[in-house]
Amino acid sequence: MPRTSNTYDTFTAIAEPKRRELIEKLIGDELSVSQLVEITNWSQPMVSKHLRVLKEANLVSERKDGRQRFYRVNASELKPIQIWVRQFEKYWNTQFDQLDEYLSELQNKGKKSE
Amino acid sequence: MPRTSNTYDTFTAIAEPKRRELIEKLIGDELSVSQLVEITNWSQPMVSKHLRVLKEANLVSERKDGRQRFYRVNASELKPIQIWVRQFEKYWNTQFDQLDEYLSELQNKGKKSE
DNA sequence: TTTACATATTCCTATATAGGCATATAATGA
DNA sequence: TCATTATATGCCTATATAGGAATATGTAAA
Repeated sequence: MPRTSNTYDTFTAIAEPKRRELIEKLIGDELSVSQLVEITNWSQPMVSKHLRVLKEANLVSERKDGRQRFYRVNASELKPIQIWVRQFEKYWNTQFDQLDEYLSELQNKGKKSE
Repeated sequence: MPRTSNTYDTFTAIAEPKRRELIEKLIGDELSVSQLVEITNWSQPMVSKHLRVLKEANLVSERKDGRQRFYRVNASELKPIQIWVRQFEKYWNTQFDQLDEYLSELQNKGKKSE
């Protein structure tokens, strides 16, 4: 984002849908760049660039083997997100919140794209 | 982000630290814009603009009362984030991950800013 | 030492957007 | 009606960054 931080934190890193997709592909697996290229059907530089951002945020780790590089998720780096969100858990079943959801549901009927 | 989505989704909305801060201030409370201005010490337009983004993402709701507008969090809108993160829970206490954390800790010693 | 393969990086452009400042809108009170 | 208060919006600029194309780097094989 403009005029703000210069380096990728966890929240920013996972804000990009393609990066979340990459992370999902890497759940429980260790995959090479070319495997990810094949799975995602994106260009190789695109995969590499997003992996780099994830690496900067320490969300993935790299293992070199010959000319290949294998990536895997550092799942625990997602803890801060869960901890942050957890603060709100106790509020999301209150009547206030329910009413709220209901109202916004009405207002946004058929508006959401994905 | 450039060349991507045009509208704020939940992940993008909370990627901005100031917006997370606003959300935190609103935990369990309903606050007016001017109250938030006082608490945060930001400019009034800045508060309003961030609130607008949060509202677009349906993360906050507005209640008008006279010339004041009171905002509060729609906590349940954070559920998708928790659901997404939860996928990784089972991996973040594995030996793999521990080792990983340890290694990256070494590499990033004293590097993180906040 | 060439050649081929795997991956990263650089250069470019378009665009989103945070922040500052000024101003508009809206509601209340005199 | 006019002033005041509360909030939102518009305009502007600087900057981050996603994506594409081309190229560099690094490694293995011939």
